[in-house]
Amino acid sequence: MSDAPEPRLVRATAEMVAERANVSRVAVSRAFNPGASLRADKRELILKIARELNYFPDRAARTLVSGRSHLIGVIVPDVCSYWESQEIDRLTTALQDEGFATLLFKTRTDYSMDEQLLAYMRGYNPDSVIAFVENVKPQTLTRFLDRAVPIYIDYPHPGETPLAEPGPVFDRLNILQRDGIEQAIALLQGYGVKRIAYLSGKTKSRANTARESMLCTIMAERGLEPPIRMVGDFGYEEAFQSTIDLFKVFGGAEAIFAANDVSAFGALDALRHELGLRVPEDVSVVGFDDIAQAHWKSYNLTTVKFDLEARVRALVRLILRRLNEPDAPSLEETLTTRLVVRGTVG
Amino acid sequence: MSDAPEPRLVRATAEMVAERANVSRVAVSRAFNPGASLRADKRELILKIARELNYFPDRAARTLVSGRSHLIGVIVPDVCSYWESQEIDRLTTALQDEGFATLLFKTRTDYSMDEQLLAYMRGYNPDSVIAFVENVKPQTLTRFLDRAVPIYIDYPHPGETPLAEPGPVFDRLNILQRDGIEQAIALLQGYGVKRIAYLSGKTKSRANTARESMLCTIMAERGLEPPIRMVGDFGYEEAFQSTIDLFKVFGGAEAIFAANDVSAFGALDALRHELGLRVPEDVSVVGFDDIAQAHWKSYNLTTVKFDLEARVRALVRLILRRLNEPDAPSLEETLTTRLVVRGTVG
DNA sequence: TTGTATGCGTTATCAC
DNA sequence: GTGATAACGCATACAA
Repeated sequence: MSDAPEPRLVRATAEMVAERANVSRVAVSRAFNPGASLRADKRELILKIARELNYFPDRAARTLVSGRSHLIGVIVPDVCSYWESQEIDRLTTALQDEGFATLLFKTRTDYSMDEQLLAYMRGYNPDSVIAFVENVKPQTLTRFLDRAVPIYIDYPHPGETPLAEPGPVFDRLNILQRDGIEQAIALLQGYGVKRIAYLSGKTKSRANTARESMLCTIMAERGLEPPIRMVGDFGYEEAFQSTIDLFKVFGGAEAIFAANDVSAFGALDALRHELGLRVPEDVSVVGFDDIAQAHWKSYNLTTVKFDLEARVRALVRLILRRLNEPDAPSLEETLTTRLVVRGTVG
Repeated sequence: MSDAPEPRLVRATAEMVAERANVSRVAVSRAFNPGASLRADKRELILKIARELNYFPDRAARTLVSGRSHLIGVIVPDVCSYWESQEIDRLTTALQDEGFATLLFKTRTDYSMDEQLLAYMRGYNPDSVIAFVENVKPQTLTRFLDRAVPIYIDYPHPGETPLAEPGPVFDRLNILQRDGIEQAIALLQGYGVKRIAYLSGKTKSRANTARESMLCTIMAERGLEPPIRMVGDFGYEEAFQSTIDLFKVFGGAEAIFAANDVSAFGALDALRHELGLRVPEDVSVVGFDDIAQAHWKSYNLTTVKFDLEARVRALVRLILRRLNEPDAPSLEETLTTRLVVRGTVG
């Protein structure tokens, strides 16, 4: 019986596996590359010995020679923002299943995608980069990426000129916001609501501007006055204060359409706990995103939903297609939105 | 004027920089390694040319030869769990400032830290690994890591034998839960509360068992009956249901001590919206973590706080110390907790 | 199907 | 302080 601490495992190399299996180093390499041709029994033997020796091909060496890092860069301004954390969660799982890992980078909170960060990130050789920060120009990304093609999340608005053509190639995930927003407005109209306020997100964010302009378009189409504009930044606190201002200073509204769910929560809490108003009897509230808290009993929020799983699948599809055809022209995927009706409109 | 799309940047290598600067390849390498000796003006020239050529040392090559990947593996069961997303957020920022990047891995939701994941992760050569999954044995981690030394988050309980000595070296972040829990119980007692329920987290989680046993110890010390045990899993839904059961089937309680804030929210919503009880007039509620939502008006939760910033600093300190002395014996950092008093006890 | 030779871009080791 | 040379661990082209 030995009570000496088990020694740290030495790093097994392909060479050591080859020796034990009586094959060449190259055979080991092939055993780990499903595409390579190798006799089945030989591959099996090699993999068995590899397991025994706790051998796993070194990604760094592999990256160096193949130009593929199997790293997907994900740039976010705020991981704890619930919507983003959900997306990161699902995305990481999906990528892991495909043999990739998520490499996380944080931008400063002022949403400035500084060049220092990009240069820094680039050193890791990500195979692809997804920027959740929706107001960074894809050109900026492209400048710093040599192999990788960035994925840009856009909210196209019919009539607007599409961004940045011609120019460097980048792939695109289009989110069509019309359906969900239109359904929400129709529902509000169905309950006789006329005076609607838009609780804004960060003003420079493309998600926000796209959301607002689509809202205005649809309200005009349906014969409504333009929405009252409330300042906001996608956060709870600002929404809370802004809602109080709306009712104490600016005459209130019959409904608040928030730029995201978290803002909607802030508005709800201000209405109920600070202004003594009832939701939905006195004021209706609609959110955007359908994050998990939206169905908690305290909120039970009616909200415009992105299908997260579909979104992640689309992202993964874009990544895989681009990896297969590095020189293909711009790829696109398109998703829609829809309204989830709960208890804050009525 | 040329309207041809700007060509994709070619990848600059150290060699190209060296050529332009009339120095050797090695000098370029030295220019990027602050420790290396190089004439100041020479270094400056090299860095200037590097910027012009958009050159940045390739991490893969660097990793291969230096054995340092500048990648920190972070393993989580659930990114969207709010506490964890906050920690990932802060940690990523802190690591970025030190020249590291966060490599994210997800375990399956059953908390099983399967060997497949570890082998997979190991291939990326992380310089360090932080496992937030608190019930994975550090030995398991160590088995798959050759260079990296894992960091294990523990909740030591006086009287318990410390885990896993002797054995492979791993570093440790100790969270002392006593202070915060004791303050919470004292506060409840101050309001005359006697019948207390513990809303459990995932039963196998070390965070949960440590929390529960500490709670029992302190309640016994202070002359209270052992807490009523409610099933839970750190989640909202389960807490909601469990609270209803407590009052409809098991006779209720004067206070609920939840294993984390999200459970506490579930309990609060059940009490107020399903059972028609008032908080804190009829029932008091205490949480654990102090996540951002805890001070939202709908909840305004009294909760036991971890200092997140301190925790992240401690983790980064552990990582840097270990990197400086790879063969040092086990390192430790210790943190405490305290009660944040808001509106759910009284 | 298999093995040999070569190269990926960098840092470490040694000279000078 | 500086430069030549040798690794680092693997995948690929090519020849067998």
